[in-house]
Amino acid sequence: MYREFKTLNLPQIDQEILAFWDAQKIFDRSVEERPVENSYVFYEGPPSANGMPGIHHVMARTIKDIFCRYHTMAGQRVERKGGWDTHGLPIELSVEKELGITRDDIGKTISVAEYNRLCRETVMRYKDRWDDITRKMGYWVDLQNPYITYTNDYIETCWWLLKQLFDKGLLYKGYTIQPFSPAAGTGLSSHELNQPGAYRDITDTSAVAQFRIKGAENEYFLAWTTTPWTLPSNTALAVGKHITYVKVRTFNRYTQEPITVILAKDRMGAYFTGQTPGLKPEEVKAGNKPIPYLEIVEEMSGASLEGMEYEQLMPYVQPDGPAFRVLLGDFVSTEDGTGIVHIAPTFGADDFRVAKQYGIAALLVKDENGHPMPLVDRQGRFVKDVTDFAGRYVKDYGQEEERPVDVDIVIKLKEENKLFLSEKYLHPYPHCWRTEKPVLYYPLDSWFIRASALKERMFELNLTINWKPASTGEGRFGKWLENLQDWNLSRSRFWGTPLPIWRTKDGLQETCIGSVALLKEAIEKANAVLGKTQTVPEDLHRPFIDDVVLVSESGEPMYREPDLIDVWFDSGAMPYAQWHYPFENQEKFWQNFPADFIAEGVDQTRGWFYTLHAIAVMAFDRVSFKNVVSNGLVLDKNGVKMSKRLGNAVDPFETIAKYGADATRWYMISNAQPWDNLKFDVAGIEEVTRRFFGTLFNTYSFFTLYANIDKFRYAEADIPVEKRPEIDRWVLSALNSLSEACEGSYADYEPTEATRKMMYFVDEQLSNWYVRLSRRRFWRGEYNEDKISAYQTLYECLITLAKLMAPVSPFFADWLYRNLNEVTGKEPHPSVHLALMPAPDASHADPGLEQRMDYAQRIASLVLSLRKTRKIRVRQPLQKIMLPVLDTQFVDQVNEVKDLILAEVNVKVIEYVTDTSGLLHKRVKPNFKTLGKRLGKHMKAVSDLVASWTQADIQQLERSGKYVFELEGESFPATLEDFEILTEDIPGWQVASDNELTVALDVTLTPELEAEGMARELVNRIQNIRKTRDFNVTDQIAVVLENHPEVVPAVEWHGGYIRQETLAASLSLADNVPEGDLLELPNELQLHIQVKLV
RNA sequence: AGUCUCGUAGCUCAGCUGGUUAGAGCGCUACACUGAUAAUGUAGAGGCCGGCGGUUCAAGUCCGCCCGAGACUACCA
Repeated sequence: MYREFKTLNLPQIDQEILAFWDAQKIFDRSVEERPVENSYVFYEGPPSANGMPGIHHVMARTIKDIFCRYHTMAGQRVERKGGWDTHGLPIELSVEKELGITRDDIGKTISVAEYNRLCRETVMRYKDRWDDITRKMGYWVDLQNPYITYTNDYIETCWWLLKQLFDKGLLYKGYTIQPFSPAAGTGLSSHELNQPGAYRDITDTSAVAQFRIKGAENEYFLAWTTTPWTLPSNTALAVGKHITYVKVRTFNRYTQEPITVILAKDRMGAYFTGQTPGLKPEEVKAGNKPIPYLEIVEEMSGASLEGMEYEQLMPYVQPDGPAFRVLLGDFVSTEDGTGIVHIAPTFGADDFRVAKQYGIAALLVKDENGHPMPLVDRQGRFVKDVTDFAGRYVKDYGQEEERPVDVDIVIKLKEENKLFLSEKYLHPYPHCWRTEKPVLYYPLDSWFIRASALKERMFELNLTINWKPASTGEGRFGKWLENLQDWNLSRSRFWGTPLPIWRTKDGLQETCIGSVALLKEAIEKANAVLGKTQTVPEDLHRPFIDDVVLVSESGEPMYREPDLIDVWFDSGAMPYAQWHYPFENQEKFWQNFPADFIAEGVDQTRGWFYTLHAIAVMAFDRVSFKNVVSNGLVLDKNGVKMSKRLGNAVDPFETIAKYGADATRWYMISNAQPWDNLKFDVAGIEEVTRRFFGTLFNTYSFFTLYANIDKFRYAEADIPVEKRPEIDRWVLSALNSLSEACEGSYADYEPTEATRKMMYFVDEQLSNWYVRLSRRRFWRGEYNEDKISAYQTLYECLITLAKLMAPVSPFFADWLYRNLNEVTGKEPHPSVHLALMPAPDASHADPGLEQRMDYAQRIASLVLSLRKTRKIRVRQPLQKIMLPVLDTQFVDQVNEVKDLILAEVNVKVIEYVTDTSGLLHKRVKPNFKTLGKRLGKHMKAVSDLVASWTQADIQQLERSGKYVFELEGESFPATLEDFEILTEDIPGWQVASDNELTVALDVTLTPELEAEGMARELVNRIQNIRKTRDFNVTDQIAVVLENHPEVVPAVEWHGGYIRQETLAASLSLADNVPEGDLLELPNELQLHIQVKLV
């Protein structure tokens, strides 16, 4: 017996199947039963178990799961080693938050060892929840042997990779400008800067300063800044190569002194009103915003300004090298400011870069230890060398002062005739999310990977990667690679992979340690030379690794560079480190490199996708993945990003518990392409449940209801397809087309297409056509070949669907598969996930059949529509329909499906109309596609002409099969191909049409037809009674019907039919039916009827 | 600010290389069906295809600009 169920309960199916998978170790088997030689490599991007899983994780993991399952079913071995991302700032921050400490406390109120111990504990905090969601959503990944980034083995591989890069000269220490929070005394990561609310609008005092040109009288460059406090650190000005500059004579608005200034021509309008010959100094006032000018003296290109020198604006500190020159910078624009950019290499990333490129010095002083430092200290205060402002904070850090230092700087410039203009300026400025104080961009020492050296190669290799969607690979990722900057590896943090570089105090000698063995060797050497007793720490993390002192070639002690490496390096190292390559598993590694497939959110484009790619290219000159799917975000149903703060985050546990994993997965995949953002709405899950799973479940229930009665166990040999009825062959053909299409979609990483095709098949083809038309074959008559054919056919549809849908909805698919296979034992596999995808069977494909069934569906639909408009119920038989013949095969095609159509629409005969004598009213349209190319601009005239043709013209065209357009002296011959001729109407008939198909319905009712209609009504009513009385499908009955002239012909002529349909042993008419039910029949006829079991 | 995606019916989405009545499902309304029935069928209402301009005989589709949403990147002075 097939299992029968009253209602569909997806969550219960989840439970049942999960228990089955566990008990039978189906996941393990699905891997082990596939040959090692034919493997499909998948890399799991490690999540951090430090946060709770969200619904977006279900999305991302569904995509991963689909293709892994698909390739398993395609016969490949798909190992999926899980992993955990365990290092990094978010973990540190959550520990700090819980302890109520800041970074400064670490090493003071809490030891680094203790702090890291807490990080290690915290990092797996939600592991249970993750394991739980992984299981419940049906994501198959190996969580028994995951890689964990904090283990010594993992760190060792990272070290080995760093050593590879180090040996290739790709690691260097540099000085860069990074976000820095003076209030918190720490550098900030871009992650922190991107916290919500980090950028806030603040009002700054902006200044346009005058930089006096060397060797000229009263000539100045104008440069704008929103940070006047950086002006004492100015050492250069940048102009745009292709920008046009002008030299303008005017007066200083504050001092009224005559000046000549240089600025971008495009920016004139922002500062000047118009030329005023004979302008007097007193006409230029401080209150004027744009001011008049005397004349434009000269025009020049930015390129011609390159190399010009100017006098230092605020000479507190002298540069140690060339400075105060004009440079070319590609970042210079004329959107605001003056088109000349003030460069302070210590406080701007662009500034730093362009200054370095030109060999321009930065302004630095020595700190108490003799180390160079910028003119602002780490607390955000001017150093003593900036005498006028020494000790003043450069931004608002809560200090009490009369005026911000920016204002005092502006005043000083004004007094010295160095200020052209000062204004308040409102702009977004980043703030430290913890202290809420402004961030400074500050020079810090960092280690870098010279990624830019390999960017062409990375770009080239990227072209070989199949990106889904392609635009992310070409656009976002490609562009990123084109403009690649060096990778800042350093993190001044505690919980992470330590940088394995040791240096002498003077920094002249350094070594990179690429393995624990090398470390041991180096330690032994150092112990010998330095007389120490160090050993390799048991834990490679800080602080233990910091204690290790090595020795240089020349015998000097070397100390570890205190930085950690960027956690993204950890994740990018995962292909190697998950196997502890090259220290172990060499063969395993090479079998699993590169990945065939990875998938993550599109936000990982410059995260994990990049680090994987970069490390593989730099260390191996290879790609690390061949196919990548980057999915979009999961938004709430209003398109708003989900967040805890807004309370619109969807709890995946609740969702899955309520709707089941399959409906959730199916909804997410079918609703939108994975790379489009998904507006997550549970109403969509309900719809999928009803429309797809519900329909399929109903189909299964229908099958089991009758298969159990008939004891169909698929024991009979397959009935050859060519011996099966038309409708069976049709659905098998459609099923075969579906298999092919789904396989193509899966292979092409297009899961949405696959699901939509399956939905169409289940709803439109299987349920609403095949089953609807075949119903009687299941419940009527003998267990004969036709019936067996129906069972075999429906069975094949169901089991094939189970396979096709298995990657997306693994639970329901397995449930369906097992319910079927349990009885028939046709398949050797206990689970659908161990089965192979159905091989497309060309012998099932029959395009001609699919076309004529399409005709049948559309003709039936048209007839039903006609009945509807004439209010003639379907039970009332009608005599005939007429079909205008479309082409030579049309009659043959329709005849093949004639019986289906007639049965479906309850009509006796089909007549074909082929004459062109005028019975049919036709319409003609030009074929724009074929004619447009030839006619070009005449197309419109032709369109008008054709529209004006009469029926006679159309007949003429049909008879001759050609037409010649004469247009402006040119002849354009056209054939029938160049026209679309449609039957529009058959005068005197009820006509409906759908594209090329036209149907006419004869609505004449004869007494015979009416009697037959009445007979069917009676059958229907009696069936209802049977049903309400809960009679068995096989119970015989006796029927007595109240006599009435309207029912007499029905009973007389069709009594046998009525009895047969209703299993009535007797049917009689009586003038009085005392204990009967009251029947409501057409024409408001009410009669009594008595139905009894016999 | 830059780069990239997206914008089609009330909602979620199709619309292939440009071709002339712009589609589906859901929702809504009405009717029908009642041996799959908390299903199903038929019909109806509902669209300046985000806006403007361009290319073309022809634009939802190609190009440019703008507006709106989102992501990523970013101290543009």
